[in-house]
Amino acid sequence: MADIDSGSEQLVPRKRADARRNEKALLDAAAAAFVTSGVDVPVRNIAVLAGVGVGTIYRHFPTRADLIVAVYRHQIEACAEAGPALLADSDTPHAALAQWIDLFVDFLVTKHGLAAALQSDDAAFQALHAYFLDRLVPVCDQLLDAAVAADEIRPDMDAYGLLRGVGNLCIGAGTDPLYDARRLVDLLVAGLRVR
Amino acid sequence: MADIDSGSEQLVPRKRADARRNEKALLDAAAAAFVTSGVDVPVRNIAVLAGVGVGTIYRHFPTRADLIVAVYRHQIEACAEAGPALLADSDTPHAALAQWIDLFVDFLVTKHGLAAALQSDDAAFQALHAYFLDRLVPVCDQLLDAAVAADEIRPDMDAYGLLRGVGNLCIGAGTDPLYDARRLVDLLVAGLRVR
DNA sequence: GAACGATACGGAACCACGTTCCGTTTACCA
DNA sequence: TGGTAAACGGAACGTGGTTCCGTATCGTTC
Repeated sequence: MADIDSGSEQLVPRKRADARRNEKALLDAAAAAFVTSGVDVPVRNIAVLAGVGVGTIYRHFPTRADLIVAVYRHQIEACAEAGPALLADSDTPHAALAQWIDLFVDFLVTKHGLAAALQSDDAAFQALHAYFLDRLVPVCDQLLDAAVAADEIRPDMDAYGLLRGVGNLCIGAGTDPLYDARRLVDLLVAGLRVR
Repeated sequence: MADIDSGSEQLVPRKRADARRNEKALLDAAAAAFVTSGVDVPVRNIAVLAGVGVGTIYRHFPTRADLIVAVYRHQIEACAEAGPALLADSDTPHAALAQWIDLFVDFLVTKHGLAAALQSDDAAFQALHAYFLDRLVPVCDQLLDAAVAADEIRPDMDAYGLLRGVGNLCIGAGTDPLYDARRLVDLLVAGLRVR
């Protein structure tokens, strides 16, 4: 639970005070910029907002993905941890799956441009892709397995494909009021049910 | 059916021979470049391939969307025209809808980057967006209506949302062999059914 | 508290790409 | 065959990502 290097670790040499200060400033600035301009906001804007040079951004966060992951890490962790909890609390595994996917959708649709970044094949986003998958695919897998075991859904859906599909459906959800990503995701999840 | 200005129209003054030659060269070059590098291929590459200057591209096709539409117009038209035909030939309206959506997916997944461009909110792609919607939403609407009338699907799905959803699901289908867009689209269409 | 080495900083510079603009060339017509 | 409108080419500009290195700052040691 303790973050690496946040307390008084001695194995990893402590970072300089200005470096820690700048990292914090960058995270705050990026979080704010992502809200107002989306995760595609120009690097220079974040630098100005944080009061640092662009070089400092690249030193702390070599790719845009690293910065995005750092900003949203807590929320992604929370989403991942909610999976087992929902499974324990819900009436049926399928209900838990549906609720968990709702959480995921809630997260994505409120982060302007994040869903698109998640699916981008741009090398700058590879780490983002990897982090999401590493963290969420196992959780989704667990929920799917439980629902399959309860004979609620068809057994031929993989967690990776489902998550990518849901992520894809969330693209553009924040900008186009006529596009209801949530409804489509519900339809998709409904399509999973055995009939 | 006759293209504007393709034959010997007299109302619109005939374009110069070099202009027509270059437009043809550009269409061919763009089609080839789209296949090898996706619809995001740099404008300069297309210009080199066509043996023209970049200015010539912008003169003929002011936005990238115009070029993409010009390249794929025939296929989009064919897809649109297939809708009523399928409705007439299929056993049930839902079958026709599923087959038509399959056609649409076939088209999208084979055009590297097109699905992503379709959903992009970049101004350069607005005309693309508009053309697809203008041409395909009415067709999809007709298929949906027929299926609703036959009590095969729930009545609360709009053609616009469905098409955007299907388009979204096709993003990245060409690059990631682990991602099966077709299966997800099938699931979505299955989710439409009344139960 | 001064001096020194390591660490980190800033932002100019470079590259890639979209887009514009204008001097030059070319096609068409009289 | 000359004149003119149409079209061309590509240099130039704006934007944004990324790198690099001279400079500033931190933390430690004496």
